[in-house]
Amino acid sequence: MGRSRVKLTVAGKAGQADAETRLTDGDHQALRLWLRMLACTNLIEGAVRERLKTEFAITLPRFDLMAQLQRSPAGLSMGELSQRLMVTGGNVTGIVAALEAEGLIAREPDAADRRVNRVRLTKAGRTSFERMAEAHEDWIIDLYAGLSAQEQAHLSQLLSRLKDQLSNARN
Amino acid sequence: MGRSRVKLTVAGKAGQADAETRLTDGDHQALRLWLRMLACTNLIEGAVRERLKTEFAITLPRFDLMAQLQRSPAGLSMGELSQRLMVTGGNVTGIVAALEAEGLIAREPDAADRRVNRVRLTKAGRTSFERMAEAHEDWIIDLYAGLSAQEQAHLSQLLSRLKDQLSNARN
DNA sequence: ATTCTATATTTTAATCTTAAAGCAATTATT
DNA sequence: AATAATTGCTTTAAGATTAAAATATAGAAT
Repeated sequence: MGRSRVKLTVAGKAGQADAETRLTDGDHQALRLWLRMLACTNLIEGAVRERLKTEFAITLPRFDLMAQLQRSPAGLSMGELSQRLMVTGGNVTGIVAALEAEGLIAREPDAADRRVNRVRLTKAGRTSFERMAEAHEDWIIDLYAGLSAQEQAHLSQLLSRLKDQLSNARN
Repeated sequence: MGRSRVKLTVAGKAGQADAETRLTDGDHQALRLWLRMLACTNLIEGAVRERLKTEFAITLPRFDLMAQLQRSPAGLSMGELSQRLMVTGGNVTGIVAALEAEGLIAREPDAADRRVNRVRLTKAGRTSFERMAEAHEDWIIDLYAGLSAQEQAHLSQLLSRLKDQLSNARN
């Protein structure tokens, strides 16, 4: 696949200062770190949203839902989607309705349990998603290209530790 | 100020898997890194939102807007708030209206330019914000406490580089 | 002075999000 | 079997968010 290094535009109008830039000197190290992390995440997420919109006329939540479905060719229930996307059930209801209206996914009641709605990509949905996913991965690669492979690995390792700590803090 | 190490609960129901966990083996390193970063940010942001709601009955966007005002005691125009919060003007209009209705901020038309609305914290708003800001900083410190000071510094440094690269990629 | 252009803000329509309430169908208890 | 409790999903109300259109004011150009 063509992993072309496309020039990316990062969201944000000229002259804008992000939250971190506005920090006072007296603020604590961890707060600084947090605002920096938030700024990076928002920059990348904003760039991805913008690209998805302009190049594929789709929103990030819809893309994310389709991504889950592609990884489960047999389909997923509404509840499974809710868990995997880490959003509420009501949220899934709305996004699924939109994607169904666009013909990208299909839903059918489960034969064994009539409460359950099983959702899967349509043929059109699968085709469409494959194209988007490839572009999406290229964007991410490019957005992180300012860091060396070593730096990326290091960052990834630190975030891995952080994530574990955050998840296990729930006692 | 009492920097008590409060036990924090991180958002997320038991049994939920975040986006990164669902990654396929074939996916690229940068994509993995991105989903990990997004997961961490969402965990922390979710914890903060939840705490702000349960302990202070306020939303994160309103808290953020008040934070900007506190750093500018002379007040800010709607447009300045829009820039500093990196959101659209219409968004600011809504949040300012809500905070004004709660008596936490006040707005007055600028004498020199009648298009401009100048916004500032009320006395009640300042008092309220000071309490919240202290708690907020404690939460952040605790949420990152699973990493050593060295790890935090390292993470901060890597994110600083990433942020610069992202900002300068706009050519 | 009048007209054009630019700026500051608000309004509107669309999407996403959550929490809570409600509905429908299944499973457990008696 | 009848009732109760649980589970899966949808609906509703409230809030946040954006882009685009609409307003109002200011400044520039004639």
